[in-house]
Amino acid sequence: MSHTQEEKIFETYITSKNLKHSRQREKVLEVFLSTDKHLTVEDLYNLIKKQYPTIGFATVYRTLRLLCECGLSRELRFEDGTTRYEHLYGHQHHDHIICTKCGRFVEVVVPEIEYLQEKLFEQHGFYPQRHKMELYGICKKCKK
Amino acid sequence: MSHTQEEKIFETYITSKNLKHSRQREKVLEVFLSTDKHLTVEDLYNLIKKQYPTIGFATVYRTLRLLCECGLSRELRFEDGTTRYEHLYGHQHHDHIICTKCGRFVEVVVPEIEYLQEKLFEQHGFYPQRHKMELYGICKKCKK
DNA sequence: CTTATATTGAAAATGAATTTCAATATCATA
DNA sequence: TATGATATTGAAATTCATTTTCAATATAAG
Repeated sequence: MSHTQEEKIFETYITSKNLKHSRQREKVLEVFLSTDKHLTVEDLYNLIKKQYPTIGFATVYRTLRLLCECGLSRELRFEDGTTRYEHLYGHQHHDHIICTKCGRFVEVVVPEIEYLQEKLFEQHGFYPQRHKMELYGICKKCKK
Repeated sequence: MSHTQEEKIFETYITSKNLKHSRQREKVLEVFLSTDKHLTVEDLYNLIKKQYPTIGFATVYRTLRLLCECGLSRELRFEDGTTRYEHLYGHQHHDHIICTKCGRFVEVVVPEIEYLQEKLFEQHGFYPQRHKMELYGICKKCKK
């Protein structure tokens, strides 16, 4: 799968901020996009190292921050305290059902809930920005 | 306001685990219940210090863990990375609308959403445990 | 090619949370 | 109420994720 769209978005963001293109940033984006899991920084760092052994931890952190800023990534803080990243481009907004035993997750969207959330914002006089919904339970496999 | 109910729950939990009652634990619970804000451990530590200057940081952490275990407190991990605690006893389950500017929050319950969440668990074959919904926006005051 | 400036990786620093440890408090029971 | 087993305490040390610092290097514009 090619990621030219995402690369373009990143590139544009970099340029708009008077930052510079670099081989490392390119690689971080490439590897980040190549998986569909929710990665911790360490997960991503280890994956990138296989292809780019000299990459530094700090660079991965710094690049992920940029990816969040330009809307290609979202930071997720889970109940267990871990922070994970998922890519956003081409994904519509969604929430998560997460297995508390094995960590498996499903992405879900329920327009009805989205609508009720909008109404809630309105009722309480809030200008809506974003929201988060996480359902924790035990998945079919782990229940057995 | 007296907190005899909560004290009883805590006491019962302590005893059931073969732990011991202590002046410090009593104080942590008392001060924790005396506010309705979402407190960080540091907030709570500073409040308790006024009444019990020798209290240790670790004791507050340890006691908060116990309070979560026995269901009197809930740990909330917010988007900005802070971890806060709210008391649960006498509060029904609820979600939050949070102002991203001033931090003000409103507790909300929408039975319709709760119902849809239950259905989601079911549809995906999950045994439901708990869930979290946080709506982030800008409140009326901050919008002006 | 030159120059100004951003980026890099390593190491140090930070900050929240947890653990260690010796002194002390609690509590069951003798 | 005295004893002794065991849990708790506060301070300090430790851990772990994340951020910052810094000197060397890479980038990109002129």
